Amino acid sequence: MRASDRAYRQLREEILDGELAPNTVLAEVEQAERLGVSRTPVREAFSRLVNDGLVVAQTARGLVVTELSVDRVNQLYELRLALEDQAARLAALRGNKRVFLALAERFRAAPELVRLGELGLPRYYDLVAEFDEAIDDAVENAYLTAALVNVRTHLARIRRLARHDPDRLVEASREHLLIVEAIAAGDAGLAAHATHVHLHKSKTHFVATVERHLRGGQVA
Amino acid sequence: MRASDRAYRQLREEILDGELAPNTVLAEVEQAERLGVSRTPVREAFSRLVNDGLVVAQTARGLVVTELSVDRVNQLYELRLALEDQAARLAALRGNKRVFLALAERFRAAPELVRLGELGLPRYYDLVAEFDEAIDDAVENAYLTAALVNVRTHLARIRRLARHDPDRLVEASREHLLIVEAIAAGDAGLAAHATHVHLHKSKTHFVATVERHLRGGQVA
DNA sequence: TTGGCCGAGAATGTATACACAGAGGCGCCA
DNA sequence: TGGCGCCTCTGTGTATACATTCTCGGCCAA
Repeated sequence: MRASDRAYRQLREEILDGELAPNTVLAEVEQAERLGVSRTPVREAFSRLVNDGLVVAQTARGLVVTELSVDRVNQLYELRLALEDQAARLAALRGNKRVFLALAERFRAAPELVRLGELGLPRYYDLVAEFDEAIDDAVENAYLTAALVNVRTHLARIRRLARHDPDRLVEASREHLLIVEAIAAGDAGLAAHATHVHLHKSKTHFVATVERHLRGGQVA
Repeated sequence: MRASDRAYRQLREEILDGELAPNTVLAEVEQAERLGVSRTPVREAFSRLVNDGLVVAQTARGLVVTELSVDRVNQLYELRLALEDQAARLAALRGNKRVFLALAERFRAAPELVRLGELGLPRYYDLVAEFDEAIDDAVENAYLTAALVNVRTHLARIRRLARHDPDRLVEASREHLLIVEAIAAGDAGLAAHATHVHLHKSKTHFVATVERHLRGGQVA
């Protein structure tokens, strides 16, 4: 793998995990030494992180890790809502019904996974990832998918900040089930509305937990 | 200005204008010599173009200018629809009414600008740009705005490919007027629906003209 | 005491040398 | 004569040296 890819992945992972806290200053030389590569691949990695929106130019000279805030979460969800509503609608129109029927079957079993705790949770998250993939495949729209991928990046950061709440996950799996069934049935309207409802609940949950974290935890 | 910025702007402009035709191979050394800078800023510019979606990695080795096609235009509009519906809705909820009332006044006069031809058209396009800015300001959502900016980049490319059709522009100005009035009135539903209608007509127009261009003009 | 200017230092911006990998062409062998 | 393999050559990936610019601190003057 290329050095610039490794640098990008590691920095990205550290930001998502919070090891590189918001407002941390990223300097080329410093990070190059820490990651054991030269400045060139680090510059490339920085550029990609800026494009992801995980890092911003604070002054003319100096990049910092972007902040997370309740306000930002709300903004992200305004975008996410627009994109996923549309994606669900298009998936219902174009998707392979069998793929989504199979997903429905697995979402029905998902509460069991959540109940398994540590053992089942990775499988639950895999399922959600497969759901996202199935949507992307179904919509066949490079622009829309690219926008969704970017949203998911920020979402991953929020997810890791919030604790896993089993009750919420069980509820979410039921919401996913409805969405998947609507897509399998080719009901674009229902798919969009079910997505809307799901995202509303998801947002409410995250806003509450993120608020708690930001107050209690690190100083933002 | 930095050399990398100049390289980026020039390459971007050339791609949007079609001087760098779709499928043109972009090589670092070649472009560096042509633009009179070293490979480093060219690499940075390439990276930004890839992120814009104006350029893609074809093989492991070699970037090419992305193609335009009717299919791509349709995809772009699926994304644009999702984003602008939401933006219009949020603008209606949050926007400064006076700003949009002022825009309404100017859109009422816009058909005159179109009729002026060469003299008025730049002013017409300025007005549309100010409309976009007003929306961005009103929604106060960095994520949504960033996504819209990206869409507008691709849209600019399509616009330059399609000829200016005075009839369509007059019609579009009436559609803009309705959107702006809905936002000024704080009617989120109407703003979203009016936007939807506008984009549908806009898409229909572009699909027709782009199709004609791609058939008659350059080989895609 | 405060404000502004100047200089030192450090960090980024750019150029370039070198390393490496992939593609294409040429030659050899079957 | 055609196909396979090696070699060369071109172009990207990385490192590093040099240029440039911004920042911060100190000093001087009002």
